[in-house]
Amino acid sequence: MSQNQFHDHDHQGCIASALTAAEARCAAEGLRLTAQRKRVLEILLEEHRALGAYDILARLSAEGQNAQPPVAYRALDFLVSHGFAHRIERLNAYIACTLPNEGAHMPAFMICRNCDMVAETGRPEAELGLVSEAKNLGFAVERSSVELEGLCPACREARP
Amino acid sequence: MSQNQFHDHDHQGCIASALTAAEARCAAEGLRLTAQRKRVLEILLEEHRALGAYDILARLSAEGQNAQPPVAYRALDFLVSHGFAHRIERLNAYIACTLPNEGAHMPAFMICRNCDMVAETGRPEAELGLVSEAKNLGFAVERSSVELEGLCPACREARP
DNA sequence: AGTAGATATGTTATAACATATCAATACCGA
DNA sequence: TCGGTATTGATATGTTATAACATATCTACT
Repeated sequence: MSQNQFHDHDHQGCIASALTAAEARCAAEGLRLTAQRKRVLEILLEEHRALGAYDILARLSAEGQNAQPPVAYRALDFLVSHGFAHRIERLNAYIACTLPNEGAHMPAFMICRNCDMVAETGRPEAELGLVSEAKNLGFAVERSSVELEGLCPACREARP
Repeated sequence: MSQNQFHDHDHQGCIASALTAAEARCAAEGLRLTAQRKRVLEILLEEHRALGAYDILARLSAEGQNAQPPVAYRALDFLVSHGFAHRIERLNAYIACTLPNEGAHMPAFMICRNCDMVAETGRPEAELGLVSEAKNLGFAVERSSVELEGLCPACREARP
């Protein structure tokens, strides 16, 4: 990986390309990226942090919409179930997928305990090791959640 | 691993040895395995499933204690922070450690979506892969949560 | 034994996260 | 345009977790 969320990047472009990719895939697969779903995805894309459902509701309300919990959870369910976003179990929060071109994948997340930044990474061989180990025990893996907590590069330098 | 929770085993012995191990380690390290903490650990040990804090409260209440939420959370915090139990993020629930002799470890869990059984396993090389990959990105891993969801052997056979 | 400091427990209230339910509306293919 | 399906609106409620403060218990030291 030559670039990731830990480093400076073209965030506007990063947002735009993720949105475009989502629109394209929805069109291709007959999914309906409705205004609400799109807006929630945009909100998630605005930061490389995980947002709680109620954070999203607060933003929607600030825009004049009187949004109740189901509004956020429905949009998030759609985004998560189609891979446009991921749920971070450790934080009970949600983040836009930053690898939308990889199709269905088993992501791993690095969560900074200091600044709350979340970075997504693929899992080349590690994934295979885990899944095959489970298989040896007779367990059929269908989904996985891999979350690493620690200090991101910036926070490591700030408080060494 | 020659034996694990997926298979028949001496569960009474499994409980007893885990309790003994916990008592021994607390004695050795000057930790206080108080009556409440011990009772919560026993409750967790009774099953190879994850129990929510409120499940534990219900059991304590059934025993006559009028237990309020902090009672369960404090005991669980103690058990988790010293490695006698683990938190299953995906389920917002807790399970006794089944590898108490391995000291501090980065466990992986297999969660059956059908029967809710949870099995813990070590992570030979997979763990190393993940941690070193994070390191390459400048991220210092301190804790990890690896949870695999799928079907356990028994449930695979029952509904093939 | 007496006391100070630390650790653990009791208790109330509330924050934070998530879903059930049902009615109303929008979309879309036949 | 009819009728089914998907989506949204709205209210209520369920579930998980912590804040805050008072009290009790343990430990070490005098």
